[in-house]
Amino acid sequence: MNSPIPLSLASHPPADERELLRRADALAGYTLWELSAQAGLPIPANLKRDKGWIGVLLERYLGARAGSKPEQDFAAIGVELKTIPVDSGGRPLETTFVCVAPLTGNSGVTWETSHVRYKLARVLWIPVEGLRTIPLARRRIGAPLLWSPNAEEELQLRRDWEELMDLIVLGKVERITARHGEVLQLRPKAANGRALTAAVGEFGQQILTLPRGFYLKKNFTAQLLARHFLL
DNA sequence: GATTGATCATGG
DNA sequence: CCATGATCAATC
Repeated sequence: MNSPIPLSLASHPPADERELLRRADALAGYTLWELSAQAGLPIPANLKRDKGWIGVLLERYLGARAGSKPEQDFAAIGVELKTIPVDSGGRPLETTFVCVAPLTGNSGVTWETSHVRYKLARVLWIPVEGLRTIPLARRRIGAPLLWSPNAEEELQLRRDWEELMDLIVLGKVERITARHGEVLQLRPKAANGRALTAAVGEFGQQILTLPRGFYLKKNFTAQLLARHFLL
């Protein structure tokens, strides 16, 4: 079941989408054991303390620049990379982190210039077997999908983003739960419960609260992956 | 079993 | 602290 294309690490970013997709296609079918061996990256016993390990591993093969900049992974060609854990039916096992939510300085922000829209404008989705019943080393990489939101998806995202940002601006961030939003949700995104950041309180005063992140709900990612399989 | 809220590692 | 990469695990 392995791809006939030999594994090779990327030494530079892809020049265009076609090259990126060619690299991603070449990984489909391989196990994490095979990829980690070729990359010289030891496999952790589990992901408990290495939650981003698969993402970092795939970045090496695709030529993404590792770093902590609020940029797309392949900024030169405007593409974001997302690995997504899936079950045996290709359905997402987890929500997908998009970006940190700005909790202050939001007067006049719009969907058009939002970080969420920028990050999701073009995404290379790479499904990876994620069931914990499968040992990490034996999990396989799936077929990649280069995606942009269609009109309906962008409208869904926009509606949720505007609802959530309204609440943030109105000082109601601490009243927001993960149940808000149809396809986009706001949840804590922090190292731990003691990491606090500034936000706007109910009376317009500054408060300290947990940093939040925007996440794609599983119903949304499930649909976009399903579209891929059915077409 | 699915979901929400909490958490882990690393680098600047 | 904030950004990157996400998954864990208590609770519903």
